[in-house]
Amino acid sequence: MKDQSTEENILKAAISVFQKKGMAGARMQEIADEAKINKAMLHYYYKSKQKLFEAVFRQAFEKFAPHINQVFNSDKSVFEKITEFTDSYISFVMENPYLPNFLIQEINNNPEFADLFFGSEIAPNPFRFKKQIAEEIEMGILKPIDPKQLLLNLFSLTAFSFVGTGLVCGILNLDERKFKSMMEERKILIPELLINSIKK
Amino acid sequence: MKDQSTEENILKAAISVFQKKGMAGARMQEIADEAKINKAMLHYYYKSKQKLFEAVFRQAFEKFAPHINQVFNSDKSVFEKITEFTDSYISFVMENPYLPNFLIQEINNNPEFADLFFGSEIAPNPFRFKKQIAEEIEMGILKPIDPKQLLLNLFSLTAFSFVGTGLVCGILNLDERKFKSMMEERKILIPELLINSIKK
DNA sequence: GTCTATAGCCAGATAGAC
DNA sequence: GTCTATCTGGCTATAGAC
Repeated sequence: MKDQSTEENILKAAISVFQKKGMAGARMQEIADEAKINKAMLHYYYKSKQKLFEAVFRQAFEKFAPHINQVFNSDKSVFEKITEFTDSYISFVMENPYLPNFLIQEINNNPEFADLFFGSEIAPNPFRFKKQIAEEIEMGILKPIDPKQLLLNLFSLTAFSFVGTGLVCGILNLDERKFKSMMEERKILIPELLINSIKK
Repeated sequence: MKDQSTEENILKAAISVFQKKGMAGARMQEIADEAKINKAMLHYYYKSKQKLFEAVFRQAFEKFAPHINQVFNSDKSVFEKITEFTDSYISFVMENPYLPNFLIQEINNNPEFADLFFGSEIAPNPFRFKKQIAEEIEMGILKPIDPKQLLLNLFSLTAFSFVGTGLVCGILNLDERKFKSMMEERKILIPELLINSIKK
């Protein structure tokens, strides 16, 4: 936790502030305060707010992509993938609650910038998953379904609660404790719901 | 479309800009340009950026709440509610694609401000819906389910695609045309999925 | 009610001492 | 590498003419 280089300290503080406030809402001074260093150091190490933001975005994208790739590229069955993704994704996001929303907002705000990442090697590629679905339909394990709709259902059910936490808790009258216990329940409920809907 | 009062023009422009950029990212100059009037007029009519934002937020909340209340307070059966909400909500959001995300972001950023709305009369109240679920379980129409999890599933499945459009289209490789046609399909798929999972 | 001009502030960025 | 002091630009807001 200590003995980190200043550069690592800055990045860590920047992650915290940018993920909560977004590019437009974040302040360099706040990042400096969080890192307990002088504001000038941010520019010494990262040149500009934009460059620092890009480092944070890259880090967030790289942390997030493996969860998707686990679904797209592992050798597990579709049922196993759904179960394991749900569990590991919800656990992951409970530890990093601002990450999905940060990615979503900044991708929406800078589509051209985001395309840089979707074009790269670390970007998730649904090709193998589509093939797997086709095979399992062929084998009579799955009903004939659209793989993209299945993925969209899976992502929606797991991610939305964390992106819209405030609205969800407001409408459903949830405090933090109830919210968390519902998320734990969802680790079971979501795979059940999805698997039942696609198994032949 | 024309002959609107300046005040209406301003609000309309402010809605457009605030919903796309959020409070932190919006610029008074951009709102003035969009309304094709002088920047000083914004302050003449709405005093400050904050006040103008609040007018936009209120408008958005009031436009959104009836969709939720339709589920919470109408006399339809649970199955009908699911079907009708999905259809009307997706149609509504295709016409107002920035609205759900705007509400979500600003509620996340100003929880205390949002509580003002969740405490008010126009705020959706899940009380009747919970009672209805209990009754339909009692009658043997529904499996024993948690009404809050059902609502969360319904909101997640319908709203997430519009909140995370950029991320979703990036991961699933969708252009605008494909995205829209998937949303049309979802008007059927979502009620099917949810109703099958809860009917006894 | 509508405009021009500008005040005043705040945030990002840099110069320069140490 | 780290700090203090300061520049610069941009944005909200207002004063005041018409």
